[in-house]
Amino acid sequence: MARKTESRRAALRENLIEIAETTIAAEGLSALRARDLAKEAGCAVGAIYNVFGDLTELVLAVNARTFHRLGADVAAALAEAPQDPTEQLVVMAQAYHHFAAANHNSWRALFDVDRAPGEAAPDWYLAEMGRLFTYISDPLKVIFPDRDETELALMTRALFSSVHGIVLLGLDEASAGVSAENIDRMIALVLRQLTGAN
Amino acid sequence: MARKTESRRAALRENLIEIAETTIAAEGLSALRARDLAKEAGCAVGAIYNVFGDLTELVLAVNARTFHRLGADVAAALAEAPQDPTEQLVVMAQAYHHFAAANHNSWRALFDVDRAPGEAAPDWYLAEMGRLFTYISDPLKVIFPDRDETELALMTRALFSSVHGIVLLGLDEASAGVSAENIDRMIALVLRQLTGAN
DNA sequence: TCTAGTGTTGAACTGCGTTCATTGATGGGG
DNA sequence: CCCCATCAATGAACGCAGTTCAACACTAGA
Repeated sequence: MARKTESRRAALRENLIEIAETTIAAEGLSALRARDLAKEAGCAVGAIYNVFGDLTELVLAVNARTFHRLGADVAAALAEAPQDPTEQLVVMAQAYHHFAAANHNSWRALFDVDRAPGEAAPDWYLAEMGRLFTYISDPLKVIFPDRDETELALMTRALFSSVHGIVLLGLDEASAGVSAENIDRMIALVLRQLTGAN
Repeated sequence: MARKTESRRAALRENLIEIAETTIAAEGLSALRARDLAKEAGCAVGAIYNVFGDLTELVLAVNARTFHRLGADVAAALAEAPQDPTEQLVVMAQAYHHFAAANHNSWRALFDVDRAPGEAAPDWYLAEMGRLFTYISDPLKVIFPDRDETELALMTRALFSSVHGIVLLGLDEASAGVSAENIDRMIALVLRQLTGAN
């Protein structure tokens, strides 16, 4: 019996994540509603709370998937990138940009979910973030072989944050967004300068 | 009579902005409640809607003040900065960082307010943003006298966005925040590299 | 003083996330 | 085959938001 309940709940869980993912992608995080979710999943509203503590937990599950896809895209871009470490950084950053642009609502949900204050980020988030940071610090090590670990960590973070900021503000249509082409230009500009390339 | 009503409303308006500003600064945007606001202001909830279309409009009024204070802080830092244009950029960016750190909730409210999709940013926002961009592009013109206007505009935006990203992720405690000192280091690192200084 | 017109009020409405008493299903034992 | 103890699913109800609007209060001119 325990088996049956468990698998039924697991199925519902997957189903709910799927539906929430679709909704968020299509209409944004703020369009997610418990009642709509239940209706689409063919279950009672209460059933959601048998599987997730609250809606935020469900959104976090969706975000885990989104972040994973993002990481995979960046990794794929890196795999096809040229050997030059600076170009690797540029290619990865532009992959980040393209993912954010192509999955705007889902990408925004990564940051718009209301995290409990004082609460640490979930493990999968830190893990995926660490992976991204590794992708960045590896080329940096080649470019700056003499810098120590601490400096490289700081550069890695600075670089990621810069690219994130450029994409974030560039995609923000409210402040008169920037064309995709110009966002890519800004990314290349910053990274080539930062790494001392031309 | 029209006079009297008008001035009464203007007073209420100021009062509400003041209270909302204090609440946001102390407890964050999400702690703002219409009923609490009315109670503190000694007016009916409906009175708020005689003065503002909705709560978002009130928050935007608070944000206008916050953004103005931010601009003033950056300008003050620039006024005391050395002549060297790169150092001017560093000093301004660190002023941006310090403002964000010292006014975390208010600064976050600048971006967390739910803007109607497809709606353009308010005029005061664009104006203040333009002022900040001027502070940045002026030193850039000195550093890169040969670049054309378009390139400078792109560099200006890239630079602002980068600093914003570094501050944003640096202050985000959920992803294991960065010390104020290290944020300043990252800012200096990025800006000095970007401008080709050492 | 009376009244027409305008401003103010706060109870009521809507819509949300969440809960929990009730209903329904399950499966081992008689 | 049936019974009932146990546990899961249900959805009406709750609390709490923002917002509205019919009723009330006030003011100014006649």
